[in-house]
Amino acid sequence: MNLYKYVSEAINEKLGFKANLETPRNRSFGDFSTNAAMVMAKKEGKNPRDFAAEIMPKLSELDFVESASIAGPGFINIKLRDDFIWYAAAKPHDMKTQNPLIIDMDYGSYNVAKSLHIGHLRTSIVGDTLNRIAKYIGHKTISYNHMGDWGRSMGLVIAWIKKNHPDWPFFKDDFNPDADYSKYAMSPEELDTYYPAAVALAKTDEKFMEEARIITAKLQGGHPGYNALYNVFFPISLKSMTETVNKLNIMPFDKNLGERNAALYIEPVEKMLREKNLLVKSDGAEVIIVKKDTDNAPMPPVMFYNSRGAVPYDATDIMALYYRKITDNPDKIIYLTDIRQKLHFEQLFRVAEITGLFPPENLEHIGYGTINGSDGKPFKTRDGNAAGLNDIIDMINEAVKKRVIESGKNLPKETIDTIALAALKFNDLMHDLRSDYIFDPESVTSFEGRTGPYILYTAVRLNSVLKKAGIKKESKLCSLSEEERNLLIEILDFERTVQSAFDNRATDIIANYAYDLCQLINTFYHNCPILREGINEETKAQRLTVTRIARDTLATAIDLMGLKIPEEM
RNA sequence: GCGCCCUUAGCCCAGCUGGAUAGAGCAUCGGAUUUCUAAUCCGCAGGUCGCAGGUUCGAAUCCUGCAGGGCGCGCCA
Repeated sequence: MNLYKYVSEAINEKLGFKANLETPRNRSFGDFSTNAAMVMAKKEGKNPRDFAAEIMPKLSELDFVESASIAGPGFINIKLRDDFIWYAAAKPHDMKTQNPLIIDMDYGSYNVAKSLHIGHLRTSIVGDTLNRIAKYIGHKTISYNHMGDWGRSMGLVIAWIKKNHPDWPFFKDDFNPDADYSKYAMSPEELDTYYPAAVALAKTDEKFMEEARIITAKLQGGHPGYNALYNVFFPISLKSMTETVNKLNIMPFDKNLGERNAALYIEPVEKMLREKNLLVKSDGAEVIIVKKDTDNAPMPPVMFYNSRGAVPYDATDIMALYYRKITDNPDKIIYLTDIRQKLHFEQLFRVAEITGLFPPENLEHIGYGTINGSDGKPFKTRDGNAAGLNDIIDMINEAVKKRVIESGKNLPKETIDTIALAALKFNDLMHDLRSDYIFDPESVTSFEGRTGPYILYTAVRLNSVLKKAGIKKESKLCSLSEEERNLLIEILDFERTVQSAFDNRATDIIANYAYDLCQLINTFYHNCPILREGINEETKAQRLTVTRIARDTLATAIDLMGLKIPEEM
């Protein structure tokens, strides 16, 4: 049950006007409070405390209210009945929306022939969690790994291979497109080295850079040799991406379709733009003007063809919109990328509007902040390179392993992997995704306090108690201790929290909720023993029921974050 | 130059409904375990919420200005 919503609606109905319901920071004031008296008294020119005294008896009549009282300048504090809390908490969570939407979710955005680095962490983890939340609420989502598989980086990789293997058939005039070229496949590790090497060379060698530009345009234009070579290394890269997705325990993408797929729709999109007279020649390129008279910020045009005839990402993103329109026809498209792409999406959404593809309210860009090192600059490894995702995962695995050995425990490898992943993912999810945050390897691998392992540990302990206790019938209410009461009320805030996380597109809301919930659980666990000697059967049964309810809610939250609960830890 | 974002405890962050005494974690100090799993719990200490005005019964939260930091502004994605 969404307790807040339930209480709020009941109070509004009773009073006949909309009261603002709050949860007081200080629990001793009550379970809820409302400033309705202060707001209404002002409107009607009355004294707030007098007005509060007038409406308070009405609130006391509500069947879930234990007591109501007036405090401070005119707050009305409400305490709920224990039996109501008990009854409400026993119901399983159910928050399927009445209006399910089709939502395209664009996150991940991995690049072909470029291994994943720390920059892909947030888009993957946060995107996956937002996707899970949307599904949990009942929306139909279609997740896209919109791959960087058709731009300049492809031209650079091919140019690099050409430079090192000029004798390969892909570069010959008499290239035979029907032959089998699988023997040219390279290892994923080797493929990973091409792009950085090519970029380094292009920085100093303008001729090489120009060749890469030309190759990019030719690749896009259908050059048989370049396309055959592309088809040699693309599957290698896709396989690596899939392995990383599995390693991160994020749901498989519904569609691994990127720029290349979008570019298949160049003809209808170009036709649409020309019919509307939107393509304008400018410095040898063709662009779409999206500036409005009301703009007071810089608003450059959107590039459709660059001066070499290649389609940059501005264009492929328009085509991707077209593809999604004619296939999914979604109610909403949510893009999750680095915040530095904000302007690009503003431009893209303007094109969507003037072409009539999608109205602006159906398009949404969530820009996430940068993961920085302790120096405040983007996180790098000790050798000064951008940290690879696999390296980071390995580093945390090592720390967990060390920790396990120190504590004298003996845990299987899968459990260590699970704990390490929780440390990494929770650390990412708990931060406001729109802000930069500092990635401190020390604190990510410390496992105490506000961490993923703490969350898992709490769940493992609950499971352990429930397992030892065996299957018990659900109990009746005797009387709630303060610990149980606080815990159950937090559990009754779960649905509101999930809804808020979705509405605000904010994973930290669910992560911080999970942490708060764990704190209450651990306090309960510590102060309310169950299987110890001297606990009477009724108390034991009640505490077991609380434990079971808490475990179910926590397990759901853990699942929404894409974490797994180990058997033991 | 133009535009957007950020500034809360020694460190790292919550505070996404404008409410009552601003909260966690880490680090420091002290206490609780032959564990229903101590990766836990309890406590001490730590703050002019960047600065200055304004709106309001009430401001960390809204508005204005200033300072410091970050980011963006056509042929990379």
